Amino acid sequence: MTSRPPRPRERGIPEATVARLPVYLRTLQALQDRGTLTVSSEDLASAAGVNSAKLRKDLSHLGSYGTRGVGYEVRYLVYQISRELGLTQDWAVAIVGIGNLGRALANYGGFGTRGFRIAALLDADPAMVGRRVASLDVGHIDTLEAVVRDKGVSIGVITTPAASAQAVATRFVGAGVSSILNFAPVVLNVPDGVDVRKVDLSIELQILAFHAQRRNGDEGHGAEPAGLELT
Amino acid sequence: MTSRPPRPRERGIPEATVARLPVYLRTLQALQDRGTLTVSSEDLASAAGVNSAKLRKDLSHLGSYGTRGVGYEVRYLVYQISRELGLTQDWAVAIVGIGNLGRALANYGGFGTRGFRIAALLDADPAMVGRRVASLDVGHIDTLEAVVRDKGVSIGVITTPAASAQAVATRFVGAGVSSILNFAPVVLNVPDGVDVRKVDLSIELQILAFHAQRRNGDEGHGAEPAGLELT
DNA sequence: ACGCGCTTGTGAAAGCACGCACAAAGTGGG
DNA sequence: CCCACTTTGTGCGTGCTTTCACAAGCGCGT
Repeated sequence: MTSRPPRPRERGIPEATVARLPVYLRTLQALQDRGTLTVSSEDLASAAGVNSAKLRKDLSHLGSYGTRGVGYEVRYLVYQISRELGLTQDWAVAIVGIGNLGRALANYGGFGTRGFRIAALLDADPAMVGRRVASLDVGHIDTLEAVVRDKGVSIGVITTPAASAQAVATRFVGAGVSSILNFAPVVLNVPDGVDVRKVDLSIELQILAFHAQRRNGDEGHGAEPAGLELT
Repeated sequence: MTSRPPRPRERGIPEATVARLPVYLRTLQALQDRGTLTVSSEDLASAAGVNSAKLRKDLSHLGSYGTRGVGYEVRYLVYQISRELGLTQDWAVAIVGIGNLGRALANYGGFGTRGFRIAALLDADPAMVGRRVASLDVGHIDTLEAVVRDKGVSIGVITTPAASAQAVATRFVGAGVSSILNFAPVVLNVPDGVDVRKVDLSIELQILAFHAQRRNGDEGHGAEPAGLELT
């Protein structure tokens, strides 16, 4: 166990790198499906939409898996990135809030692509509980703790209205879930050690609007309607 | 024009700040709904989940809208951030790909919260075209250019399968749309000047998995099954 | 009118992230 | 066997982000 001189992967991969690894992985899998055996950093970077130096530096954090003069072996790299991301094991996911978005996620095939398995769907609405969505019976939110325990849920997805999100997050944490993906438009308050990532459609649109406005010269509407100070 | 000593807002708000402004805005609106009139950077920062110094620096990029010793006037700040983000004008959004996710977005009320209006839904499937979703008739993808022109669409949302996303993006760009929100799991190739933001559920899960694995000591499953080298 | 307490706005320092450019290392042809 | 060519891995400079710490400013009570 301590006999490997090159020290494969350091503890401490930059966050920015971690965020790009899934993109590389997906790109590599597309290449693999097309039968490509090896790929240069230049080609992979261009397919993944990043700078080639950045890609090489990112990969160097996992160890030296390339061959100078040749490139990277696609198959091997897919394996290494998968392992680094923890996709070689199975992750049980529970979705709370089976509204439009929750149902869309439950039915979204791409979820299970690698290692993720939807283990439970929960909702607070009695009218929804018991219905069958994506081959699963919707359970009641009150069973959250039991479901987390029995199904070994380690990732919680919140697709409830904003008002209920914090309560659900707190219950998830209490039940031992320390990875949460939040689609509700609220800032979740969780203890240290719990990892929350948010996906917020409205925020993305607002960022787009900001840049669009800037591109359009910003003017439009004659720079604030002088007098509308709102004091 | 050169007579203002304090120079209100510089052209060039850091990207990191822009990404946080929507969060501040939402937090402020919640405070406003609760009847709060003024708020200190400390309180607002804590509600928004950021460091108070960061919040003050962010707001300082829009100008000096606070009062020392008191804090920020909620109502005024809401207005200033809205204006900066371009939410005082109306943005027409077109959604292409009316599958589970597209329908969920179309029905998602929070969309129209501020300035965003869903102007059109398009799909390639003849069986979907003509159906009524969220009070709109689904149009055929072939009418994209006409719809963009006639409805004044300036933001395109792509919720198609990965295979079709690039083609849709290209058509959006050709039709003059230069803000795209992409939910399909592919890297879009667009010319300079076009702003693409991506929302990728699968990537978020993978990032969560990475951190979860790291928390769990990484071990689990006895460090790679020795012999599964894949060379 | 004055001073005290509170809060903003911002220099300055530390930490990250990015991308260039190049040495090191491998391949293949002659 | 050697040389020319390709491609990786990385040292280094640059710019952006975050955080600290504090002076300047404002309101209130006396």
